[in-house]
Amino acid sequence: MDLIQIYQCFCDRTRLRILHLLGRSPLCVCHFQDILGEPQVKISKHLAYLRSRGMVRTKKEQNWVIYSLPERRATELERNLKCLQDCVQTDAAFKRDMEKLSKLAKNCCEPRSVFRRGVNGGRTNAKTKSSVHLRS
Amino acid sequence: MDLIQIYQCFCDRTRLRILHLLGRSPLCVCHFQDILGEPQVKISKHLAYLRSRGMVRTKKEQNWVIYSLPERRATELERNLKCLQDCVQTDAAFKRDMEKLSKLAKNCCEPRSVFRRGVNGGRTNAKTKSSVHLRS
DNA sequence: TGTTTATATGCCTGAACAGGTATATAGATC
DNA sequence: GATCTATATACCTGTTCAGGCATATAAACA
Repeated sequence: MDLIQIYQCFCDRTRLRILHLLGRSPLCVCHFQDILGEPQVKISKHLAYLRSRGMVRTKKEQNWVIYSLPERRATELERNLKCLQDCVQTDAAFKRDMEKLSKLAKNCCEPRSVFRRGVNGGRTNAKTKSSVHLRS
Repeated sequence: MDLIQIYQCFCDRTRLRILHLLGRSPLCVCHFQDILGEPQVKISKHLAYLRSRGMVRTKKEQNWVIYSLPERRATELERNLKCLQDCVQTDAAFKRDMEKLSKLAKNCCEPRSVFRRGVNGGRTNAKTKSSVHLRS
């Protein structure tokens, strides 16, 4: 809840990209892997860092762990993430993250594996309970 | 100029207080000592940290080194310092910093030593060129 | 039961860094 | 020239942490 801790969470590029994405939509670890293109360990550790500081919360759904911004954080983060949004308009990596996120949202509402295995070709096979809905 | 570097500068309490104060007025090291109540080394090191990242700039005036926010930084910092302002409304230390700054501005426009030595009792002795003007 | 998938964690190494003590520098003053 | 003032810096110690590798766990599945 410390102001400093918020900035500590912000002062790593990967974490910043993660929070940036979470500002738009809850996501599971494999989404971050796809979008950020970073190894699983790295992402998992940064998520653990963020979670240990109450910056993100988790919800288990089927196989997947869905990360999101907690309500309590939402308000205080909102302002800062908004700043981030502005700062980030000119930054290639962040823009690319968002593009990838949009594509994920369009092509498939489920974790990577389902999509990758090509089960049913793509957007069908809606085990609606298990799917992770992106806010488009 | 990296976004991350800005947050790195923000993620130490002393630095945050320094920037908070500089958002209001250029100050010299001894002002920070008075206001923050931290040892000179500590402050000097954090100022060096900030300067090495282009977050503050310095100007030598007589004996004193005046720190301020550079123009280039002003815009991008403005937004974040504004966030800080909001976050900080509820934080005792930051409020106290501002109160002390106000008092300094009222009682004496010159570095501590002059005031401390009690030369001429206070607000007189205006070697106007050398005095550090606070924006009130 | 053995395997795959999704995710987390332990251990290691190197870098950054906070804070402290002591000291350096440079200008002003005595 | 000695001293004081304002500020900076070198060195030391302990901590945090990023990133990598290997491995653990737990659920689903073959």
